[in-house]
Amino acid sequence: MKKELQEKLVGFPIEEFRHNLLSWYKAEKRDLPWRMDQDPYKIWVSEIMLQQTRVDTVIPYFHNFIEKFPTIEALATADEEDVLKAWEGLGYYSRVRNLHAAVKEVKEVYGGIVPNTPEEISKLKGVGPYTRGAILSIAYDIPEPAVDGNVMRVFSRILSIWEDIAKPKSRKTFEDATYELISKEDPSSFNQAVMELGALICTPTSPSCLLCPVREQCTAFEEGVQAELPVKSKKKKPKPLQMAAVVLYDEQGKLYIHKRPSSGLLANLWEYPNVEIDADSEKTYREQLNQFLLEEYTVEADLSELVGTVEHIFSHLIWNISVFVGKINNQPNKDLLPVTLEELQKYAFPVSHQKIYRLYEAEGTAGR
DNA sequence: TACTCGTGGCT
DNA sequence: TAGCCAAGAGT
Repeated sequence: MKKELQEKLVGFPIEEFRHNLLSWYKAEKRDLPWRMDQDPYKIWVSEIMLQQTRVDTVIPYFHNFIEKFPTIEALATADEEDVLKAWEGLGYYSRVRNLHAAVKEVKEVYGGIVPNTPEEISKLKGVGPYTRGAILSIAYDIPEPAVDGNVMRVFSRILSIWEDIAKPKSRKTFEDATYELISKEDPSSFNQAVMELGALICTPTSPSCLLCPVREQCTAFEEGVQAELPVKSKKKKPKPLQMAAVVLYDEQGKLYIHKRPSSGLLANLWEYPNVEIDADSEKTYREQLNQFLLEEYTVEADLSELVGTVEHIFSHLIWNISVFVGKINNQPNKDLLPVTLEELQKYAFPVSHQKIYRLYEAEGTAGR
């Protein structure tokens, strides 16, 4: 442990902090669906869904996912297409691909029981230091730190830690702090209580210090610097990218969709044919799209005029998509799958391509 | 380490 | 409104 942290912990009222925090948590904790029991599988699923994702967003996905895949066995034997569909719209899709693979491993290697040692659980795909600690503490009552953004924010204020929480190496400081402060009697409630406090009281902007159960133990509040903490360096702006996409249809009213590669952005999701536009080219967007369709899919199509644009903002990218529709005149190659509108419902699309479909729908009702 | 990897809500 | 933010992990 770093010397600065050790010094901060000397004389810190640990017992009062724990007691006040846990009493508050027991009285005020939210009634969340993954808090109904201590099923390690359900806690695992919830922790993966909650990564970089708000509680209110996760709740309906969690209900649906557990209904469709109630057990390790059910998820392990499910089709990847169905699993991805249950994640559609949640984002960070590698989470569910890794979860699916890890659940299969738990079934095969651990007899369907989620392992309860740091070493074994860390080997599972998609389980990093936070999720490891969360499962061990919440499902198995083992006093391990589960350091997420909430924990770093809360402890940076409680202990006046001025390290940049955006830097990966500062995580260790907060893990060290947690080892010292965590309740050995109820590590599950302790870890959840710190996160709950971060979500409800010790919020990023304008924390509700007057309602805080550990205000008396908070060194940042004592010094009036709670608004200056945590220190967090800024991330860079997303880079804009010009795209063109087309919803292709044929005489039978089938649509033509493409499965994205198994790695990278939106891996394994389906999409409407699209290409990055060269803004410096002499060719129009429509001409560039036509050329791409021919070269990539051997498609000859009558493209419409522009039917609309879709903007979609990722963490690191902005897609500006010009959308066309097109009647297909020949048989495309195997990289393009013809589907009926009913079949379309089985495939998972990123939100950006759901928006593209809506433009096609609107265009259809308008004229075609 | 720094970058990739989604989405929607909030200020 | 433009940025910021949310129970992070993989590479």
